[in-house]
Amino acid sequence: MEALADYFKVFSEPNRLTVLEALRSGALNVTAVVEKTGLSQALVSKHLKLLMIAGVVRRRPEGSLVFYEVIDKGVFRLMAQAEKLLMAARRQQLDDLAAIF
Amino acid sequence: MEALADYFKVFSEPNRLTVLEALRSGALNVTAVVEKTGLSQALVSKHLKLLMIAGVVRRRPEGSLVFYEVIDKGVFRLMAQAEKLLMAARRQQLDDLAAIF
DNA sequence: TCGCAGTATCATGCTGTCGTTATGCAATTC
DNA sequence: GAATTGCATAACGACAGCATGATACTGCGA
Repeated sequence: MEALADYFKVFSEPNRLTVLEALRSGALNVTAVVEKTGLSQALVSKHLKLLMIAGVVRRRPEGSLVFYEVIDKGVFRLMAQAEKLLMAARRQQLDDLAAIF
Repeated sequence: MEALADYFKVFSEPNRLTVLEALRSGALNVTAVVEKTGLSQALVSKHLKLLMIAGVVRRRPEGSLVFYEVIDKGVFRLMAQAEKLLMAARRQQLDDLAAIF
């Protein structure tokens, strides 16, 4: 339970999801992620490190650049499924509200 | 991105997952959840409230008791998929480690 | 109606995490 | 080898979320 919660925690941060999203279409170096997301360089570095520790992302130095890429694109399926559940939950809540009137 | 992160946050807490797990087999009242999980009553109440606000759980007062139940069991599929990804990530990390030697 | 069992909430202390700024370090270029 | 670029990390302040203990609320039975 503990480990699973920690794994979910990886995806529980908006900026981290933004970073992940930036990597959806393939590997990018840090600066590219910074430009694509608009986040500060330090912040991007930290989130990428966390994603690496979590085993979500792979680090690949290439010359003076460092590329990161998503290891298992299944994480995007996880995100999609969560989004689906989220929207269903919202719909349900609206229905509940409507049932009051 | 923000909303999705908040949704993931719901599942990023061990005790909250424990509460959810307690409800896997069906509706329970608060005290039953307390007994099943070993968590304090105040804590269970708060987590259940959060789960309700998130639209994961439904609240149903019945006499002097209050029953809670999971609205969409799809959340358990989400958890299962996350667990699968988690284990795959771990395996990958071990492989990476082994590749060093 | 009094008391009790079940549930919710409040106030508080604490810990963890986030973001920023500044700095360190490594590889490249000149 | 000095300067520059790309990335990582440290230190710090701010804030959010968790757990606890105490207390309030609610409906039911005696």
